[in-house]
Amino acid sequence: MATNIKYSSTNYQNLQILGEACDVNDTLRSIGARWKMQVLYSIRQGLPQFSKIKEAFPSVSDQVLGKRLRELESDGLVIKRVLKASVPFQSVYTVTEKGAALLKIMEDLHQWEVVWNG
Amino acid sequence: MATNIKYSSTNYQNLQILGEACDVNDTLRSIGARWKMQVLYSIRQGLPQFSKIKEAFPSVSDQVLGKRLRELESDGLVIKRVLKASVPFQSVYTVTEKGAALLKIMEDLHQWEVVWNG
DNA sequence: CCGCATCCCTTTGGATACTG
DNA sequence: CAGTATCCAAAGGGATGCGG
Repeated sequence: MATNIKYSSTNYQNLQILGEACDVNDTLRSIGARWKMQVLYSIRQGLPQFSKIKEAFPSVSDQVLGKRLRELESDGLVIKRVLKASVPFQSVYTVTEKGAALLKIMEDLHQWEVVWNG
Repeated sequence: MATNIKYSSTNYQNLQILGEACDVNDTLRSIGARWKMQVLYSIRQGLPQFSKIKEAFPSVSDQVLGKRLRELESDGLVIKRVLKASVPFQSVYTVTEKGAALLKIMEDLHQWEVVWNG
């Protein structure tokens, strides 16, 4: 898990690494895509199907939801399994360890909001 | 500090809070704006002036840098002080506690990248 | 030195309609 | 049921030029 990573004695070195890499911005822009973390969260919470997620977020369009699911899969945050190849079939998404670790950080971010933005 | 928040016995409740609030997306979109976290980071690392930040990131335009600094200020992540009212004058930015707490989460996110994306 | 105004190009994401 | 294709409107951000 990411939270088990050993830090140096101070945060300074990590900030240096952060500054050198400068790749958090790319990640932020990726996971900041509309509905993306909500979709990841809802899969985690037991809504593993396209239609179930749509129920949870009625205002997301089919197209965008499909795009987010494809992104989440190619990011390695979820795994997609097709249960039946016939019509109508069923797809089921499950959150990976990587995805769960990211959701943990999203919890931290949410707590940061609660603390600092009320 | 955000990390001192008491969690319930399981993460489930926090995920529920996260799901109910669904506001991480807004935050992600805000802090995911181009250059924004890099600028916050560089202020923290001792580049508190407009021109110094420009040196660190030559490819950012004046307009966007100015916009990011205004956003960071209105978000409460930095504080701006004008040292001289005459021409030419000098502005100095400093990171707030709120901003520092956010940078801590950015470190976690960076570590997540290192662990899961190599 | 520290920005803002304007213009314009690129990206994002919603609406509608259609398939295996 | 689970998507894809196409079109289009809105927002983001770079280039250039100007102001206190």
